[in-house]
Amino acid sequence: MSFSPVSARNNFPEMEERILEFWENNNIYEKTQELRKKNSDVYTWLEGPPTANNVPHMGHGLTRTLKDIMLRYQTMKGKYVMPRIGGWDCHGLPVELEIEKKMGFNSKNDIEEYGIKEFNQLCRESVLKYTDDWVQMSKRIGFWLDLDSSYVTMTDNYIESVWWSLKTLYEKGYVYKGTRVAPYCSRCGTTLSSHELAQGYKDVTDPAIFIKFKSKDMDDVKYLAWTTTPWTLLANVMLSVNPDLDYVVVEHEGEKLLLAEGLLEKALKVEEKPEILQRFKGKELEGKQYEPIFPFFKDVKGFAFKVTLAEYVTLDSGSGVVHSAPAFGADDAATGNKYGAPVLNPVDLEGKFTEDVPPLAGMWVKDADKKIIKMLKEEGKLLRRENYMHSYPHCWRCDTPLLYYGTESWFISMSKLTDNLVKNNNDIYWQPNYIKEGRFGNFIGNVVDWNLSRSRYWGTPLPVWTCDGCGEFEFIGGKDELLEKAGSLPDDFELHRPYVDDVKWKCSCGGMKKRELYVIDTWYDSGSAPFAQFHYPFENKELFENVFPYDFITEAIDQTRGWFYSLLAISTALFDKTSFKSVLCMNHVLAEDGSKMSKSKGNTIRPKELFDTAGADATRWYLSFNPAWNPMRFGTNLVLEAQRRVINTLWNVYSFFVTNANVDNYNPDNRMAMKDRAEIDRWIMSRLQGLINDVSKGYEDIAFHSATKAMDYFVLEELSNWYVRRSRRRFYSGDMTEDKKSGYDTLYDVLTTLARIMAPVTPYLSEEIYQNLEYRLDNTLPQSLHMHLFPTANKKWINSNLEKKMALALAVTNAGRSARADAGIKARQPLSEMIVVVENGDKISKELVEVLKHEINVKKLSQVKNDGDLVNYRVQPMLKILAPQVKGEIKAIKNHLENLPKDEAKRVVNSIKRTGKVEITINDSDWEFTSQELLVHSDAKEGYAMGQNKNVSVFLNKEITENLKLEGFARGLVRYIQEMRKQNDFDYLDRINVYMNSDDTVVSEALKQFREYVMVETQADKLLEQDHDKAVINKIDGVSVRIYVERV
RNA sequence: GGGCUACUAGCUCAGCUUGGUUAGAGCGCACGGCUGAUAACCGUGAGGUCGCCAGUUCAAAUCUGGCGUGGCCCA
Repeated sequence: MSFSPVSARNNFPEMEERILEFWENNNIYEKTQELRKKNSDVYTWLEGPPTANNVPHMGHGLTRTLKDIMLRYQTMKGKYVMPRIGGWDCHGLPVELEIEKKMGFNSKNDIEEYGIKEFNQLCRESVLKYTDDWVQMSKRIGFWLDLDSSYVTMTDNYIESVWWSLKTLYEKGYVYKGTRVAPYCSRCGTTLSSHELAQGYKDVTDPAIFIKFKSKDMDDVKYLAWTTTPWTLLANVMLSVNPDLDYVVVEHEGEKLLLAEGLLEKALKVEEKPEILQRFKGKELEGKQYEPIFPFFKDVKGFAFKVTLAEYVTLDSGSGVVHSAPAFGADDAATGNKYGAPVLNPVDLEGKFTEDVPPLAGMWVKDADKKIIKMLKEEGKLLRRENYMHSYPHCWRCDTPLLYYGTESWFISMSKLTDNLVKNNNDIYWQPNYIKEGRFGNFIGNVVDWNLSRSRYWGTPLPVWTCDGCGEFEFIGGKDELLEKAGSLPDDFELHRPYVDDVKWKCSCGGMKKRELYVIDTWYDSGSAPFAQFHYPFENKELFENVFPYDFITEAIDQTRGWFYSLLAISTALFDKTSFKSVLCMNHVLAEDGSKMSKSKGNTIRPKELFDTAGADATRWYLSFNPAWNPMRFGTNLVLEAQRRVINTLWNVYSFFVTNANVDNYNPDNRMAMKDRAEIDRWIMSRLQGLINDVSKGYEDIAFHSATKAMDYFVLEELSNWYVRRSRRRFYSGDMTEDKKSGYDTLYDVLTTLARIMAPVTPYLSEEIYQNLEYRLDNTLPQSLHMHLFPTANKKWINSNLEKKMALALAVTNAGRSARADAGIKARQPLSEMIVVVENGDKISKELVEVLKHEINVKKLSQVKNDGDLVNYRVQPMLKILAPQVKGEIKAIKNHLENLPKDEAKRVVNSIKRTGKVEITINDSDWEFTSQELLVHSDAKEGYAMGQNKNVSVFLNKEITENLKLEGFARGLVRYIQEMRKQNDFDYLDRINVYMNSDDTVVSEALKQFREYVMVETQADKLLEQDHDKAVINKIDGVSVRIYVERV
């Protein structure tokens, strides 16, 4: 039984399609999972769900590749990867916006007129529109997972789990109703998304005023506050100070003012620090009371007109005391929510003051600034007015300055959980590490409460029912609970709007409990995936407890404040644990020129195009070759290069092995013991063990690029360029010698092991090699490579001594080549002798001597201890430079340098060559010379060419005897005939007849001695010294030869 | 405006943690060589203000600070 023939050329995309079919037809993935399931070791992983309302791009190709690499690796480590399913994120504003665009809707009104039920139906259809594209891409790139069982965030089961979690959080006291402040355009009557907001920042000049708030606790003391939005003063309910700053009371223009010590001079515009009357830490001021600056809301109940603490108060500008109006500032709202301050809002939706503030009623707020400042001045409450330039957001549509405008909203009080978030983050292994303390650590360290509710349609409904009579509300934690409250639910009921909106029941007060018409933030959906994908706790309790927290997740860096955060936030609030133990944070894929890939620029790459040209393996190779956390330039050419360079090279090695093994009827049974194998074979096996260790470490560290780079180096440099090149002649000889068997056994071991090592990155190529080299010979083996275990290094085969020796051989080869190049003698021209000197005296082994003789094409290779007789060292002073420096000494120096004893000359030359300087004692005085001042030569002895590399020097005997010349010419003939074979496209095993003739006698003389050699090398049956009418004239080594080659 | 991050040859990237030979590799380019694994391969060369400016140090691609440009996140 032999191997299936392997051509040196391969169509990788075709091969991959074939293997994909094999996997599918034989349910290889399912069988692999079944096999691992018996193992108790489980590796858990969680899919970060994409939204399939668009086609996948290359960035998704990257995430899917890296996920698959990890899961395949863990599977090969014997783990049962579970769950190994996809997930789809279904809800959210982007989905709604796309439908709005498609339907030509401009407002929420349009949607409600069209019908929420119908609108949501359109969303539902749109959100899975491109799942087929996603499934196709995932499959083709080789991502092994069960997409049919994917979790889907819009199912009733999923939503029910989310409801359960929300109710649980409420019961733990983490959910509350507060104020949410959003940028709002009063002209367009709409809030803006962060994306829209980012487009409209402009530098503008606003009034900045210092105002005085009279303290209620401290006689005559006034708080000096600062604001750039005077109109918000009407809604003031708090003054905020930084708890850690120093605050002082000073006398200024006959008044006692309280402000931050660090801003005294700036705020009061004084040169000298005034006398300090009193001093406080910010936190001592908490809860102190003051008189409202305007009378309109003076009777408001609750925590109003008091001093609050806020970290965001700084010494950058103002007075260190910040006026806060929760209705009109995000920070203010957060502080207000924390203290339970009332929200005063005297501004209508057109941005005009209401009748609550009679003197300003009907004025647009920004226009009212002047009048407000005038009022304050008249009442003696204004200290100073300045102009302040800052960047302020404007409406991108109409250029109106935006207002921050507060509306009622539901929150999760994440700020209470800051310490727990930080603690649980410590249990996570982040790759790269800097995200952990950096971007992510900073974010959770300063986390604000999570604004959960959205006034939208297509999302998980907020499960809160509030009484229209007494205002009492309750959370509903599941479908059964809802049924119990409502008595009955319609047949087509589902946990979406508008169905849930229609469910109402009587409150004990006589009013009606109605749902608050919000949906929740989609990030909460995906952050619930750890439990919601299992419909926990309604089902799968044990299963969930087994997999949680998950071993591994990986997504792109934009998920830092997205999914990575929502996962940690929800699991911390619910279970006080992280939901993932390790995370790989990828960066983005850029176009080949480093710019962003975008449809509008037309520089996107459809994954399928790559799969069809370079193949999935090459794509995976390239994607895993660079650190995942750096922005990655990506293009077809780069992937094609990876294919040519690595995938193709390995294929050539594989093809070389199979072609020769079949000729020799090689059988891999009963492979030789390692100790009996040839030196070069033991060397590559030693290197292979090292590779196993390096690659394993790369995967364990979640640094895939270091694994891929290690494989890259092994395949190209060690296996192809050194091992195969150095040992290929061993495979040509006629009989199956011990040495040849050793070579075949070794190449077989390397290829089959390498297939396993590379399988996580190149699952197709690895499978192909396995099928042909192993499964074809023994059908009792597992049906697929991917059912096998990842290799472990055999320590006994690691031989660092041998590796050192081989490094020496490489140095000798390079030195030999360099000597030939120096002497201008072709490698094809045999030479009689090479003498090697190794500085530290290391010996070249007998076997390697044979390899090196072939490689450098010499008849004899000898090693001597030192180069004493072989090389002349000469040192000369650069008179032009040195003479002016040493003046009269130059004669003595010149004389000394030119007559150095041999060993001393050698020391000087080597020292100059290596360090650029040398110290010499001349007539009892010490000199230091640099490479500029001395000219050094090292010349080989007459008749020899010298070459050096690392710590090796070699000397080639340049003499070309008549015999050597004829042999060189014979090799020239061989080379030419081989070239003809190739040009005529003869098969490797085709026999030929050769006709040649020449007017130069060298041809017949060469053939007299080397006819046999030429015929064997070129597989010629006949070699005739005669003309042929189709012969062409060619110059071979300068000799005109008429030559013709024909297939027998 | 703030945070994180990257910037090394024409292109893709190592090196930076822990400062110390002459800053490396692949691709591309030029020249030379090799020839049945061959649409490969080997050698030599050209190509670098290590983004810029300061600082620390005997010594900085490497450490520190500032600035610039790109990317991401946020306001």
